Amino acid sequence: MTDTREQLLDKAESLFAERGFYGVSIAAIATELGLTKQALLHHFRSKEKIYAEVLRRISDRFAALELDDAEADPALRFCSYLLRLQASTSQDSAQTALLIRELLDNRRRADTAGTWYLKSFLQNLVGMVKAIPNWQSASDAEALALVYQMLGAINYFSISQPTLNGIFGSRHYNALNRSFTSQLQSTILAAVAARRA
Amino acid sequence: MTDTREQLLDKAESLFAERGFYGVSIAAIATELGLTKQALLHHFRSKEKIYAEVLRRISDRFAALELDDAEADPALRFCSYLLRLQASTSQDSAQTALLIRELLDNRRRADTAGTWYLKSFLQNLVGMVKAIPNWQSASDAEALALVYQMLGAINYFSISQPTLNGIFGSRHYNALNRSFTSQLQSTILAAVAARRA
DNA sequence: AACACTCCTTACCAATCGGTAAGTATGGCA
DNA sequence: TGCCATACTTACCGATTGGTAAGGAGTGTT
Repeated sequence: MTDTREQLLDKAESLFAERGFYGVSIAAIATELGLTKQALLHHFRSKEKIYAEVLRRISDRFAALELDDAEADPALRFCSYLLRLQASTSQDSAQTALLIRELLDNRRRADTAGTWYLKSFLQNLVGMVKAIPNWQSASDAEALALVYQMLGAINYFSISQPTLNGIFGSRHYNALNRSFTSQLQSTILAAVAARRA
Repeated sequence: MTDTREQLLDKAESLFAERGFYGVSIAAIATELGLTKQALLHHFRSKEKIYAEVLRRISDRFAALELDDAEADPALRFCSYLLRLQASTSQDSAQTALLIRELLDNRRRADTAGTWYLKSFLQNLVGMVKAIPNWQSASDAEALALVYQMLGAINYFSISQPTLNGIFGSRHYNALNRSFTSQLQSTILAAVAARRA
């Protein structure tokens, strides 16, 4: 059954996100589904292979986030895309956590296979920025700097959720969470508009 | 010699930042300094203890970042503080990496001891925002949302350095790095000014 | 009936994990 | 000289790590 395979990947994804690659044993993944680790090694040759497969699934999922063609204004289209990214990011926080772990780890792994999707994703966003009238004179580096700041704002907040909850309590965190999206919209539009053509 | 102790902490900090808590063995830390792991266990009772000590040192270092009293305008003071944070963050990327790992891990560890410093740090920044005229009507949550977006922009970029270098090459990365600070300044000032009083 | 394939098991492996116990070498102090 | 820390060592511990080998149960296929 390919069902077991998918279950293993789902469980592996959530555990890798929660504890990191070294914090999870293949036995832990398998036993949580009532299997032995050899069942896992039957489906995937090694721990590295299953991790790579988890990453590949996420890459695919990421690439599926399409832009909003209904929006004609390039600035609003950029903003709309980021807000939808923020929505999906806060919804699937495990995925975000895993990607940031990968960002932290791949300097050692020197694994470009895990980041190939990132380049086109970023280039896509840079293209959206440079479609905005007052950004047409910007260099790729300048546009990418803006893009990366917005991505950082979104992703950093996502992985901080449990910590902020612990620090301020759920009441204050919920208030923060409500404010975050509208403030993000304001920040994006202001940062985009700030550039002189 | 207390020198050895400090050397152990330095090495532990860089290794924990690079590989994470579970990715580093106490033997690995010690042998990199030409010692045995029992030398390490002589100075620190356990692996957890040395990790806690590493975190404590970083907290102290963080708290030492003072605000710029020379700057009278509250908005510029906020901006100046964040730009200096960005400078020190990009300088000591290992420290940033370790803090973000902690952000990812402490949901499981449920360790408030490691994040106590963060609360006063954030409150301090919220205070700086609310000192800005058109932000005086803002709630704590709204101010914190802005603060957190800027922190995210800074920290996310810091940990992405090796990945971005791998994706775009050092030439393009250096151009990005040069653009980042000025764009950050622009983003901060624009986001601050965007709010209507 | 024989074979092959998928799925999963028990049994086992060397290596490594964090940590304990006991001892040694050095140096200051009485 | 004797004594006691400090700083470190070798030797060992049980548990766990990722991974291999071999086999069993079930399901077709021929």
